Amino acid sequence: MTQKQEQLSKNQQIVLNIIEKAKGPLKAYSILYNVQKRGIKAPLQVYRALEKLIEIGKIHKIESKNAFIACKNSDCEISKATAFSICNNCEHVKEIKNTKLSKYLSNFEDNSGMKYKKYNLEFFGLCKDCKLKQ
Amino acid sequence: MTQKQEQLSKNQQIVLNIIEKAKGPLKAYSILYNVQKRGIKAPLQVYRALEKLIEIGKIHKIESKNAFIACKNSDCEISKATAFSICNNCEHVKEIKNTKLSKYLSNFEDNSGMKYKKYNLEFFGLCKDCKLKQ
DNA sequence: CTTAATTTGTTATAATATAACGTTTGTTAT
DNA sequence: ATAACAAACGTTATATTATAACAAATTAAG
Repeated sequence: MTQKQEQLSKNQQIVLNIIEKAKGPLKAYSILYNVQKRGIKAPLQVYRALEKLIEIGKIHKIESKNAFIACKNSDCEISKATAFSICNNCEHVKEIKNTKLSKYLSNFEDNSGMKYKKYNLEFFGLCKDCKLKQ
Repeated sequence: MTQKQEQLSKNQQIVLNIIEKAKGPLKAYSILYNVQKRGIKAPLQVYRALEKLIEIGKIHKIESKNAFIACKNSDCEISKATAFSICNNCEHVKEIKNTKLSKYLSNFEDNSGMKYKKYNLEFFGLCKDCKLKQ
């Protein structure tokens, strides 16, 4: 009766819970402050959990923000193909789920003949709400 | 006889020179060490120059590496549309110049109806040389 | 069980980036 | 040319993000 399902360790689960509950991307030290009541005391404990969670595709890093967001997209298997929409005004971040886009990018080859195994795309603009408020 | 051409300040020019001479992306503090002989002493002087150079499109930031590279692509006007190919092994970074790709992404709209003003795309894989050496 | 691998806890420190302040330089309009 | 304004500078201090190193505890597999 071995549990073959991806089994998270204690710290990994704590960190994932925080990130999944959050409305937007969280920064590492903000995660740290949020989990101190649950026994995690040091940055490294958070960073190690983050590293693992990224590796198994449960979360993504928003590189332009140094922040971490839960994966909502079954298409980006193990974080190999990620795309985000980021509002420059309210900082809202949404993972883009678009089959055409992901196919296009996954199959992209440039003239160097290099075949890519992974990509990360970040779009910036104004979200609907912020556009209206302008 | 006014000089209407984009005129860089002293520090901006020093930093740009270093970045343009480099074979790959440079990190801010590595730039700092390289320009200390030219009178720039503090991180902030480098970061301010970097900020300006990014703003006017002379350089780009490789977000996944926190490093800065000279723009070689007249298509990415003022850094609004950037794409890079990054080798996971030798860390070689190349700006991708591909009209189809940039058109595709510049015109991309997802179902949120949000129209994007800017994007940054980073591809990862093995470059030709590193693929051969495997 | 025991061996190996992973995860943890902890301290210290490295690497990246910005705040705040006052001064200097450059530009524009008179 | 000079006043007024904006941009860039220099400097110190500090904030933020991330990793090194090492020993102990836990978990998975044979």
